[in-house]
Amino acid sequence: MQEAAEQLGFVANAAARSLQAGRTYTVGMITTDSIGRFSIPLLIGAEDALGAGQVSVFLCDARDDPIREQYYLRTLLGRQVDGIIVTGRRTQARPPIGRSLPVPVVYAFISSTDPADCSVVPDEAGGAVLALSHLLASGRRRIAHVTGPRRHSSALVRADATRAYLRDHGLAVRGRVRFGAWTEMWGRAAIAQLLEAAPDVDAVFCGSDQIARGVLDTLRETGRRVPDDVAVVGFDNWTVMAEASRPPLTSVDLDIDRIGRLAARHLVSAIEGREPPRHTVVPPRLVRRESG
Amino acid sequence: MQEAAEQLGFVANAAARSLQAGRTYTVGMITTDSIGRFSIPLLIGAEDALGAGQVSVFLCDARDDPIREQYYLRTLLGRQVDGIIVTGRRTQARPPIGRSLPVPVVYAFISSTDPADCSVVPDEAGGAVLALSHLLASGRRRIAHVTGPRRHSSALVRADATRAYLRDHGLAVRGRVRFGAWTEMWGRAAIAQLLEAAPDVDAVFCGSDQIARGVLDTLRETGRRVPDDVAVVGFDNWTVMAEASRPPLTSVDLDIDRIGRLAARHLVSAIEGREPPRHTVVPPRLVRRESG
DNA sequence: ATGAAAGCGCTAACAT
DNA sequence: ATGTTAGCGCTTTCAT
Repeated sequence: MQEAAEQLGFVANAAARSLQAGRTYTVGMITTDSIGRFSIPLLIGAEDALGAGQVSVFLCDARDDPIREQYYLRTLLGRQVDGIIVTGRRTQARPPIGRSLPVPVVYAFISSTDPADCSVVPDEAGGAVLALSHLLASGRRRIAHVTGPRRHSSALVRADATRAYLRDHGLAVRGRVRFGAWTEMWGRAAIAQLLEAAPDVDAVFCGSDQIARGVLDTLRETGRRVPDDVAVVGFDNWTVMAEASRPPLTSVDLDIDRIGRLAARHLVSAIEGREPPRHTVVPPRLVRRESG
Repeated sequence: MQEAAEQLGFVANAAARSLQAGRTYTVGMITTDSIGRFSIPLLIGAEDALGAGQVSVFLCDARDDPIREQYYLRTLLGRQVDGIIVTGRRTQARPPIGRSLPVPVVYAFISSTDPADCSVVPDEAGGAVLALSHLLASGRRRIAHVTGPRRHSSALVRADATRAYLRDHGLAVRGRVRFGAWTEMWGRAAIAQLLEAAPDVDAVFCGSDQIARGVLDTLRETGRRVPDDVAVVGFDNWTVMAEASRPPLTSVDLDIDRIGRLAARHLVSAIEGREPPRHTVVPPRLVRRESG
């Protein structure tokens, strides 16, 4: 009989089922920052972990607007989602999205300022260490660092880790850490300045792949061979950028898919009444290409 | 009283409401191709049009797998979505996702092979015309075309439109249309070949911004001034690419946000029992920067 | 005006 | 094994 029903294309009404089960097999995902390069792998990771269609995901783009965010939160709660994943582009800790909510919340990529909240974050400092140890292992000693705006926590964390790691190895950042923007244009400008200030630089660790791309272009155009004269390592492993670079860019991959999968898995744990780990740090990987 | 309830953070149970209303104020979005640069603006446009939180969107990534797609379709129907938006990266027409479904379906960006289905698509041929008329207006006459794989409908449509438009103006594509890949590397290779075959080329219309970027780089490196010697126009207006180019890239924008908004609006029309237009073609825009 | 009751479609518990 | 029923939380209708 059930088979017959299936054959006829019958699908049970989820609203009725939810009503009586008190569970909707639905989760909400709120991205505080506008959806993009980071939210999508997260969503895919989450979908995977949630069992491909067993659990559906409401994706909400709060566009960095707290009012929208609260509105979406209400909507999601009204829809009786079983849990919520909060994410965003900035990795800096953010205030919790709500207090004593009726459903579990997991912060993915970003973390909450409340240490009691569950969050899954990338290891940005570890990413810097990975890049630098690779550069040291290949014999580089005069290493510069070009990165994004000083006010971005990501830039600061990566820069601090860079300084600390080099200091621990008896080295200093060549030139000085150059904060600017997450753009190719800044990469080009920064390396030009740097070649003035410290022409003997033999490696540049960049805070993003876009910056690295700018650095790479200017190095090539000023006659430096990469990686022979100067090695370059990027950050994010944004494939379209890294693969189109000349030479293809070695880059730190924060493994965002995995962050998404873990966040989803922890959310399911919490939904089912277990206690997921409060704070998970996902180790980065170095993707080696030809730039260093 | 109702105000008091609001104050206390009460939110009505949507499952119960849906059960009795027979409507969930929920729509599904199935991307057949993996989610990305195209689905997100679509989602944002759709969210906007659906009234920011009035209607929530289930986003499903079918990853180009028909089995997954059918599975998601069943799931969405089970969840009693009021309607479904189907989208994907390829603009080529695709078989309908289902026959005589209980809810309306709108195809966005892609279209259905069934002419009775409602679809909202970009005007790719019009985009080519826009680019070429701009080049002609600025005095170019020896115009080349470099684009993606011949098997991609987008490449073919744009190339055909290019040939036709030039022919109508008494011109031919300089060299010949060069099909390849949607990559910078192909752009670099193609323009190198082209400069051999037709060194007097004075404009290159490219099938994507990535290709255009490769073309731009090689032109600059072989001593051509852009746009003085050769003008370059891209396609997609992918901001990170277009703005990082040297010089910044003039590009055709297919206005995907608008496609998303229209698709959502048509879906709402259909849900409310009206008859949305069967086939909507959204006009492209040319975003002028400095490359031509 | 306010209040009571029926019913949306399902599942789980119960009765046959 | 099969069938019947209560109730999930809301809205709508009807009665007070």
